[in-house]
Amino acid sequence: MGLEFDPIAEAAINWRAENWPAVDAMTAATSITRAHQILVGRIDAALAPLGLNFSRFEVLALLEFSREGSLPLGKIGARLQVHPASVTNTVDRLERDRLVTRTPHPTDGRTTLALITGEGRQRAAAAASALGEIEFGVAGMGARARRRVDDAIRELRIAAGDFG
Amino acid sequence: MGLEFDPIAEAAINWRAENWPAVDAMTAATSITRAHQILVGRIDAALAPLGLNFSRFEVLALLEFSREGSLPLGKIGARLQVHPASVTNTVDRLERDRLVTRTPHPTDGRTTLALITGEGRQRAAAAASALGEIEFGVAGMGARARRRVDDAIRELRIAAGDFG
DNA sequence: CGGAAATGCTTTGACGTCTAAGTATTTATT
DNA sequence: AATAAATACTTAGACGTCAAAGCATTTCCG
Repeated sequence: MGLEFDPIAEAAINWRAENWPAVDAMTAATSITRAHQILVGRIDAALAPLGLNFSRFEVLALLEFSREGSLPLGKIGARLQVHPASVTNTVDRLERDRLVTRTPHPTDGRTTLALITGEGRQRAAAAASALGEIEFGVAGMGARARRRVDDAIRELRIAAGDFG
Repeated sequence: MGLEFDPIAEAAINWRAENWPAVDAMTAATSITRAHQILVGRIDAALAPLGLNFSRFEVLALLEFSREGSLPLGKIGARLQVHPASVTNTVDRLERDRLVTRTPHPTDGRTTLALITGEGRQRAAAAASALGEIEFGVAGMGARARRRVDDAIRELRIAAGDFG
């Protein structure tokens, strides 16, 4: 199944041997890339029986948390940091499965609201439970490691202008 | 540009309010997902002028580090943890740009080798330099944070069976 | 030795994401 | 009030990834 050595540590050694720059940055970037890969695999596997993936679940959760159970598509994209076209696509699929419906904004004709349905709320709760059982894919990371990842990445998110 | 609050911290609050499980796991998973998003954006932007993306660069780097400048496609996939079909696709594009060529394996008729060309080596070096300049997208994370991310994610990678 | 199983790669199809362009509506400007 | 600019979403097209099926070659075993 796996390799006998750490492929990222191996890459760092090769990197140094070629005198290529920013070895520590490379390992951090590669680690995060691989972590994401592992997480997506585990999370999508857990959500597949529910007809969801992580993107669709994130939209449902956001709507579930909203006061009215609805949000403008643009606001969803801003929160989840995804492109408007991706939001359109995701909401299309959620709507096809009757987990949300599109409704017009009461005062702004340009805006479309995504409104979560009753079935959508049930599905969101089931998905949250399923994700809880697999610890959102981070099983194997201790509590301390999780906090450190959060803290370290917060630096990156602020530098990237996510908030603050 | 960004929001005024930390969207992940906000999600944690909402999560708790709904009594949804595994809040700390959720924040870790969401942080990693967002970090990956930031990295890919920065890295692909830095590599685009060179006609590369991160996947293609990773293949070139692997070949550059190899003893003979060539590797079986299957071995590339195992190292980079990507699907065989993705390796085929990536090597197709590298070959179209004359950065690698496919050659038959000397003894095993099933196996195809990807061999890096002279131009491929030059391009890899240029890309490594470009990535060094942007610190592989992790600019904003301090040295300590990078080490902590590496260490924390190593736990995850071992748990996922990557190596060891 | 010879057929079954395993291995290595490619092809096809589905899905997700992004960019760029297009349409509709609202806001700003003069 | 009329036009220009900005905003919100959708559509079309390109690319990347994966799963599943297909094809060729090699290895395993009775």
